[in-house]
Amino acid sequence: MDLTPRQAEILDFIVRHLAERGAPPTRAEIVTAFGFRSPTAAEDHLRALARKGAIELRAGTSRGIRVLDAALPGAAGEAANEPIPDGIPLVGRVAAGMPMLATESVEAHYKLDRTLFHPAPDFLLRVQGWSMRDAGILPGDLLAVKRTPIAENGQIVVARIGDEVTVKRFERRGAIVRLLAANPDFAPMRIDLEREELVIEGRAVGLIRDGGFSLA
Amino acid sequence: MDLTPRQAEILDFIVRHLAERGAPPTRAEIVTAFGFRSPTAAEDHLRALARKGAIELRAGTSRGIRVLDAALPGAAGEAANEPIPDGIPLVGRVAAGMPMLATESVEAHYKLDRTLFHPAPDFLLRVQGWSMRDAGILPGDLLAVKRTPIAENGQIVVARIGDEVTVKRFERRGAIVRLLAANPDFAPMRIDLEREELVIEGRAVGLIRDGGFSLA
DNA sequence: TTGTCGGCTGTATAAAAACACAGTCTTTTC
DNA sequence: GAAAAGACTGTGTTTTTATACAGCCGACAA
Repeated sequence: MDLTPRQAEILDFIVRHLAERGAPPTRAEIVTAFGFRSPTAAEDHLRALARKGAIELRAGTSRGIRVLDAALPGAAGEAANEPIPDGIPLVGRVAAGMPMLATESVEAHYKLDRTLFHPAPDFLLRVQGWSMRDAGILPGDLLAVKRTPIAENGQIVVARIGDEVTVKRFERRGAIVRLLAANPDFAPMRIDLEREELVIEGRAVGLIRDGGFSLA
Repeated sequence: MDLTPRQAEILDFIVRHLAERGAPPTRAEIVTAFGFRSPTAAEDHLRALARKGAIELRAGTSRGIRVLDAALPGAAGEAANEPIPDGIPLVGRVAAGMPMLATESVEAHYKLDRTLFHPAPDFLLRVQGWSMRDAGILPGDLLAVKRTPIAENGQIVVARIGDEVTVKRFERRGAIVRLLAANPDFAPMRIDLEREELVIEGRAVGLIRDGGFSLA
């Protein structure tokens, strides 16, 4: 990584700011903290830190600075040698027409033990709504998804119909696909493959839930 | 503190946002996450949370939301800065009288991103049986557990009664504790603390499921 | 019945913040 | 000895973001 002393100071300030005030600093805050006279000084430092992998910058986002684990004190030895995969991406809102793993829609990366899921997932997707309740898939859960365009009957898939991404149980009979919810309150979706387009984005291979045990 | 369910959802979202993206959300981000049509909805919720002491708002500051420790589950707060252990142990068969984390009963270690669960869990436990079905906890799931001897009403706990380890929703009224299943087929367990011994091993803070989406 | 609270919609607007462009002056590094 | 990196100054412009104002509706308490 190899930061210059000045860059280390800036990074240190960001980490302290985060701990003390609960959010990363803005360019302006860096400017006043260091007595700069131009926002570009802060901007340049941030770019340098991002380039060196100490932080991640989110374009167009206020306080869009993310301190990467590798930069945190206590980070294990220099990762320079080992090609550590940088984790499984959490895919956020998926824009119309955009491929699922477009970088713009990746909200975070999680380092997960690969042996946890079988097969290894390609991305995580946050579940919205109660439609898969009876399959133990609740809103807020992260669904681990293996990318694959093929699905077999009975599998839980991530499908896309036009702009809408949905998680459902897959069932195909000839040219008619039915996407079944695991909740009697939701009607099955019926897609005629000869008329409508259905894209299978992948298959659910696992699930992660953080807390959220508030509801029965 | 006493938040309404909706307020708790908002707070939960803020905490998750903070963990996933490294900064608190803006009003606009809350709006899109919850599907509101007006920024005021988010504003009002933030004001309510601030009034109730769950968060602190910094006027005129973007993402000026600070989650107060008192609001964090387990109030463990510093989870993000803890040294990385060599993984979270998966506790297997628990022998009678043995402490939960006895090395003999540890079956595996999984390396997990610490920002995935709040607070950070101390061990994983394989769920047996369908008694928590309606809470989205299915047999075979790995329950992430934070060790703590205290539980609050409504929380899902890992409890031990004699030799038996069980996962249930906790409810205490005076000296009477009821352990409630999330499945009408299972009767609540009733424990009189003055007569029987009940050990709370910890609180459920998350869940991991590998595949197992075979049942509806 | 008249509040007050919770949970919203809808419209504005001022301030905060990101970030581009154009330079200057060192210090490294090839 | 020239190019590249580092550490800045100075001046905008465009988005984001916070937040005010004016309501609506249902629940619940005095």
